[in-house]
Amino acid sequence: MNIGEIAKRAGVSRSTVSYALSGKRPVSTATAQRINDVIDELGYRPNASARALAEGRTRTLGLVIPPASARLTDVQLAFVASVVEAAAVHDHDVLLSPSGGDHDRSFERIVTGRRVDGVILMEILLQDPRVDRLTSADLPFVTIGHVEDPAASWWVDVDYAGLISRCVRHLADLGHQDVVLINRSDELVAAGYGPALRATTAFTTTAEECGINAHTVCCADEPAAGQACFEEIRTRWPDVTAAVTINEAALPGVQRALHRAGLDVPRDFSLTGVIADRLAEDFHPPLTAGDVPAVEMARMAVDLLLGQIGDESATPRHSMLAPPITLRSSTGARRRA
Amino acid sequence: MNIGEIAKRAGVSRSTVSYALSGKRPVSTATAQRINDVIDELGYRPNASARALAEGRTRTLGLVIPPASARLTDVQLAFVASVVEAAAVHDHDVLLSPSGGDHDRSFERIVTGRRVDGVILMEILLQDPRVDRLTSADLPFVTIGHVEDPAASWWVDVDYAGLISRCVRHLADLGHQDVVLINRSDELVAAGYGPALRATTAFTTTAEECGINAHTVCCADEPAAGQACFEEIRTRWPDVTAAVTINEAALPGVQRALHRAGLDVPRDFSLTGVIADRLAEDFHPPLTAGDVPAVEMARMAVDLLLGQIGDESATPRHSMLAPPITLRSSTGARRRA
DNA sequence: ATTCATTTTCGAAACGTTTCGAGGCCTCTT
DNA sequence: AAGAGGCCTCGAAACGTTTCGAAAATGAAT
Repeated sequence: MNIGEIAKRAGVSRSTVSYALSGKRPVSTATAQRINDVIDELGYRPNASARALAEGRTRTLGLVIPPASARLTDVQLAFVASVVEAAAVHDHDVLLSPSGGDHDRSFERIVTGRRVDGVILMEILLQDPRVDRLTSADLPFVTIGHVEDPAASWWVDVDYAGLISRCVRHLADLGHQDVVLINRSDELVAAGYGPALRATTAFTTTAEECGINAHTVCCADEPAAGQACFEEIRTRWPDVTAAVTINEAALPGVQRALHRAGLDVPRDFSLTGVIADRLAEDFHPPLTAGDVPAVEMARMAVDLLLGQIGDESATPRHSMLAPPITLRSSTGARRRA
Repeated sequence: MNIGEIAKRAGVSRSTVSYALSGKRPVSTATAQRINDVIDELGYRPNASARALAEGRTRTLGLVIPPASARLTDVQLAFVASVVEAAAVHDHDVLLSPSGGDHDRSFERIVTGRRVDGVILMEILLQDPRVDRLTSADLPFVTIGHVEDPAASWWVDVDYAGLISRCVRHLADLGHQDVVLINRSDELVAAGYGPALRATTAFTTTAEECGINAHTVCCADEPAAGQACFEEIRTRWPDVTAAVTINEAALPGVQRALHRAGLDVPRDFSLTGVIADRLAEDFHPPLTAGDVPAVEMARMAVDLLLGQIGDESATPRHSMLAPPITLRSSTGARRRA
C-alpha cells in the first residue's frame, strides 16, 4: 500500500516509482509501463501527509470564513463553493476555518501548523489582525477586499464605490431627489468593513455631485432588520423615493415593508444596489443591480494565491472587479406627487 | 522552527519535547517549564504533515458537499458551517470536497490519499456509489440520511416521515380536505433521494388515514420553480387549501404566487412543512413547521464520526432526529367556501 | 577493445514528528 | 553497601514520500 510495495512488485527502486509518478525525471517506457500496471492493479495513491512533508507543500488552501453565528449571505455561500471548485481545477483541496468568536485556535492551527500553502481571507476589515498574523507567519494569502495600502498586498475586490456611484447617477437621471443607502450592520461599519465604508462615501459624494439629497442607514444582515429599517426610513424621511442597498440579507424584509406600505416597485419606489444576480432575479420585480460576481472572484482569488505560492518573491497583484449594472425592472422615473 | 530547535534551546532531547507537548509520558515540572518557555518564545507549533505521518491520523475530517452548480439551500449552508464549528471544538479541521459533476478527482484524492481520518457525506442517495467507495477504502464515514440497511452504517437523519405525518394530521385537524405536498426536484426523487421518497410515502399514507385527498408535486430548488409550481397546483387542483413542503428553496416563489393569487395565509391557505427555523421565522407570516436542526445534526455527525475513528471496531451507531413542529401562524382552519 | 556521452536506475539522506525500549539517576529498603 | 523500584530522559527507529548525487547500463565513436 506504500511506494515501497509498488517498487518491489515492479522490481525497481522506490525512487524510480516516484519519478515515474511525477515525471520529474525520465523513466524508460518499459519500466514506466510495468509500474503503472502495478499501480492500477493495487489502486495505489501516494500518502498525502508524507508527500507534503517531503515536498514542503500541502496542495491545500485555507479559506477563512465568517463564523457561523453570523449568518452567511448568499454571495458568501456562492463564494465558498466557487473557491472549492476553482481549487479543485488545480488539484488543490480547501480547508475551512471559521474565524472570530472563539475560533482563533482553528485559525492559529492552520496558520502555524503549516497545514496549508496559502490562505484566502473573506470579509476583511480595513485593519485586520488576521492579516498581520499571516504576514508575520510568512504565509501567502489573498484577501477578499483590500486593506489600507492596496499596492502592498494581494487581493480581489469589487468596485463598490463605482457601482454605488453609478446606481446613484441612474436614480438621479430618473428624476429622484431623495435617496437612501441601506448599508450593512452598524458593527461592520464600526469595525472598518471596507465595502460598507466605500459605499457610504461614494453614495454621499455622488449624490452631492448630482445635487440630490442623500440619507444613510445601517441595517443588520437579516430580513427582520430590513423591514424595521425600511419602516424607519419612511417615517424619518417621507420624501425618499428610491433606495440603494448593499445588504442582500435584508432584502426580503425590505420587500415586505414595501408591500405593507402599499408601495409598488418601481412605480412608487425604486430599488437598486449591489446584489448577487440570482437574488436580484428572484426578487419581485427583478432588481436593477450590480451583480457581485462570486464565481469570478473565487477563480481570481485562487489564481492569485497559487501564483503567489508558486513564486514567493512575486510582486503583489490584485484585481478590482467592476461588474456591470444590469438593468432589470426595479427602477423607474420618480412619480410627481 | 522545528522540534529539534526547541529541544536544543531547552537542552533536552526531541522526544522529551514531544512528551512534554502531548503529555503521553510524564516530564518533570522543571524541564516542562523550560520547554514551554522556549515554545512560547519562539511560537512553535508542530508541523501538521509530519505529525500526521508519524501518528497515522490527520486530525482532519472530509465534508463532501453537493456541487456548486446545485444551489445550496439554507439548511445545507448552515450545516456546513456547523460541521466546521463542531469539528473545531475537537481540534479538528474540515476539508471540503465537491462531489458529482466532474469532481470525482477531488473526492478520490481525499479518499485514497489518506488526507482525512473520516468523511461526512451530505445529500446521500438511497444507492450511493460514494458509500461503496468509502466502504471499500475502509475509511470511516457518517452519512446525512440513511441508506438501505440502517443498522449496518453510521448516519444522522431527520425523521421526515414522522414530521410530514404530523403536518398532515395537523392540517386534517384544522379541517382541510385537500392538501398538496410540494416536494423537491424530479431529478432528486428519481435518483432515490431518501427524504423526498419518505416524505411522499408518509404524506399519502397519512392523508389516507385521515381520509383527506392528497396530491403531490415535484419542484426544482429555486424560487421561480416554486411560483410556477404553485400556480400549477391552483389550476390542477383548485380545491386544495393547504400545502406541506420540504423544499425551502422554492418558498419565496410560493409566497409570491400566494400573494398574486390574492390568498392570505393562513386565512385562505395554510402552509407548513419541514423548514429551517430561521427561514420559517423570516416568512410572512412565520411558518408553522418542523425545524431541521442543522446545528445539532452537524454536532451529532461529527461526534459519531470521531467515535468511529477512535474505535474502528465499534458497532455502527446512528441517530434519527425528531424535531418538534413549532406552531407559528401559517396554518389555520379551513375556511368554508 | 577502449573511451565517452547518454540514458536509466539506484541508494541514501532529508522532511519533522511520534513512540518504543532502554539507560541513568534517585531514594528507599534490606 | 548493594539491590530494587520509580521517575525522567535519551537515542534510534519508524511513518511514506521526494530528491540529489552517483553508479550502472546502453550505445556510439574511436
